[in-house]
Amino acid sequence: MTLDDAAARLEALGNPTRLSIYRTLVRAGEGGLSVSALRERLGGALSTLSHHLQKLILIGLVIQERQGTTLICRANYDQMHGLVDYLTKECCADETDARQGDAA
Amino acid sequence: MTLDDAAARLEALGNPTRLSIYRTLVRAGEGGLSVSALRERLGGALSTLSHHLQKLILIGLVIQERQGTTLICRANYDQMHGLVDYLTKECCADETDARQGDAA
DNA sequence: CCGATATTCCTAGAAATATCGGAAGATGGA
DNA sequence: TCCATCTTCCGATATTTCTAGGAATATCGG
Repeated sequence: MTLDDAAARLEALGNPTRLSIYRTLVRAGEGGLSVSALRERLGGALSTLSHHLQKLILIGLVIQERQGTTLICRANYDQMHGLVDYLTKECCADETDARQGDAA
Repeated sequence: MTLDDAAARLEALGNPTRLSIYRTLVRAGEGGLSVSALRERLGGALSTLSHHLQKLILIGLVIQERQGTTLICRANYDQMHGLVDYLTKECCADETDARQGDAA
């Protein structure tokens, strides 16, 4: 993962509304949630929710799956783990371990 | 840590320039870096760098310490660990463990 | 095909952000 | 005190983002 990728994920999660969406999705777990179910829990306009969802989907933090008329949204745990890994290993590694980078 | 706090940290780190600043600071480790040393490594205008630094400092991700004429900037590891903890425990906990929240 | 429901797309305005050049403030040395 | 150095603050502009209402699209049941 590049620095720009990490920044994009961070930025996507950096908006309170989107972080709420993501957290709600994570907690819903297994079955995921439809867009309207999400709105029932979070409030706000549907178009706004969709807009944020698109951002999360584009980046890969959220996955959508069609189920009849409704689209089920699910959190993509792998992406989050990748991000956390980047933060803890590549970026925030102890300086002793980070010498392979640009520490020059 | 509240959701808004986490979002604020995430947003601060979500800008590529700021993530670079933070990463450079982390890798500098021990001694930290002065603002001008930071600019030598990252380029760009000094005022822009200062602006981003202020954001990072305000949130607590970066700490400044006076050393004679120069101000040394250091990464605040604790804040980052706190953020990672939030992401992995409070936010991205498995649904089985997250029932104390708003899972209703 | 038609109607109903679910979701996204288009459009738009207000607000925030990123970036910069140059001036101003702070600190230390002669 | 005066100068040199380091850093932040001021003012400005272009870009992006957030929010939302309403139209358009997709899918299903009859």
